[in-house]
Amino acid sequence: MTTLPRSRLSATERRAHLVNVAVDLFAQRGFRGVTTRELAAAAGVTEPVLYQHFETKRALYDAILESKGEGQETCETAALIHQAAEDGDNLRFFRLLGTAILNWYTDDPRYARLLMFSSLERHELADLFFQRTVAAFYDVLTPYIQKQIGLGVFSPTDPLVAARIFAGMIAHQGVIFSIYCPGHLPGTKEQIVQTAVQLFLKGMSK
Amino acid sequence: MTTLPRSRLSATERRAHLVNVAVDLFAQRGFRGVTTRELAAAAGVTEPVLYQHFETKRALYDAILESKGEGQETCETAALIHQAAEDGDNLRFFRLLGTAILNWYTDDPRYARLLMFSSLERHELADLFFQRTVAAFYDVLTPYIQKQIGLGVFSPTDPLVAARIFAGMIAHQGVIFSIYCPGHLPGTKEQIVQTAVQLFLKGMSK
DNA sequence: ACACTAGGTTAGCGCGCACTAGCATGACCA
DNA sequence: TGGTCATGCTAGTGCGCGCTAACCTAGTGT
Repeated sequence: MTTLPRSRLSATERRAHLVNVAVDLFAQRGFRGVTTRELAAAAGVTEPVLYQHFETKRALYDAILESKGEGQETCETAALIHQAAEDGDNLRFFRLLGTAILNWYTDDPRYARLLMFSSLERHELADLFFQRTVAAFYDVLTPYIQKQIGLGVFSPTDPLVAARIFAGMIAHQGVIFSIYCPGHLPGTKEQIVQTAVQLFLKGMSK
Repeated sequence: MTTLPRSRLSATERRAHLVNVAVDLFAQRGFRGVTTRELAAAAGVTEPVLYQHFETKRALYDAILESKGEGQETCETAALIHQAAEDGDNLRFFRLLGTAILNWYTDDPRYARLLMFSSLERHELADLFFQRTVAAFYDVLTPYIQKQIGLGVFSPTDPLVAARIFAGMIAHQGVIFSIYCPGHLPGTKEQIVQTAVQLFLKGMSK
C-alpha cells in the first residue's frame, strides 16, 4: 500500500497519493508525531511539492478528515438496514448493524486510529464526523428499539441505554483491534457479531 | 485541581505536583502536544526545576505511567469480586465487575485519555499496563463464564468472546465518556451497569 | 549573626521543525 | 526544433523545542 514509484505524476494523482501516505503516517503516530519531511519522503517527493498541494500541514490533515467525512458508508448497506427495519426482521437488522460497526473498524484500521487521535486532540472535524456518523447511527437504532419495546418484543428498557450497550458490545472489539492492530479479535468477525446479536436479542426479549 | 500557590515546596511535594500537572496536560493534548515550558509554567515554576526532578520530558511521562501501573485498583474491590465468584452470586459478580470497569474510566478520565494516547503512540509502558490490567481482568472473567457454561447456567458460547462482549458493553461507554468528557453517558452509572448486567445474564442464560 | 544548602531563576545553546524563494527539467504542442 | 509551463528540486529562513551552565536566595542550625 501507499508505494508508487513513478515520478512526475499529475497534480490530482500526486495529491491523492500524498493524502494516502499521510493517512498511513498520521494513523501510526498522530498529527504531531509526523514531520513534513518524513511525509514528503514517504511519498517519494520533497517538501515543496507537499506545499504545492496543501497550504499547511494542518490543511493536509483537514483534507483527510473532510474527505473521509464525505465518502461515508456504502449506501447499499444503509438501504439493506432500512429494509430489514421495515420488514421487522430483528435478527437481520441487528446482524447488519453489528457487521457494519465492526467492518468500520476492521476495513481500514488506519482511519479508526486517525479519528481516535483526532478526537483525543479535540480536532473539530473529528468531532463533527463523529457527531454526524454516530448520531445517524443512533437515530436509526434507538427508535427501532423503542418500537420493539412498544410491540412487546423487547422488555421495557431505556432505549438509548440499550442502543449504546449494543453498539459497545461490538464497537469495543473494533477499538481494541484498531489500537493493537491484528491478532486481537477474540474470534472471527462473524462469530463476534453472531454472538453479540444473539446475546442482545435474547437479553432484551420479554 | 492542580493549582498550588505556595512557592518553595519540598522536593517530594514539588515532584508530586509536577506529576499531577503533567497528567492534566498530557491527558488533554498527548505527549507531543505539551512543551516543557508550558508544563513548568502550569506548575508555577521554570523549566530547570522540572529537570531537577526528571532527567528528560520522556522520563516524566514514564514516571506517570509507572506510578499508575503500581497503585492499581483497590484490592478491596478485587476481594469482593473474588468473594462473589466463590459464592456463585452471578448478579453480584457481574455488577461488581461492571461497576469496576465503568469507574476506571469515570473516576479519573485523565488517566483513561492518557493511556489511550499512549496506546495509540505504542508506548511500551502503556502496552505493559494494559497487558497486566486487562489480562488480569480476563483471567478472572473468562474461566468464570466457562464454569457457568459447564454448570448449565449459561448456554454454550465461546467464553472469551462472551467475556469480551460483556467488557465492551460497559467499557465502550467509558471510552466515549473519557474522550468527549462529561454529559456523554446515556444514563446514570448504576443504570448502565444494571441494564448491561441484566441484559448479559438473560442473554447468556440457557 | 552568618554560613550552608536545598530550591529556584536568568539567559541561552543547538537542533529540527514548518515553511519558502528561486531554479531546473521533462512532456507536450506549434 | 524550440517555446511553454506544470512538476519537482536545492538550499535555505526563522522559530520554538528540549535541555543546560551558571548564578541567586529563602530558610534553617549553630
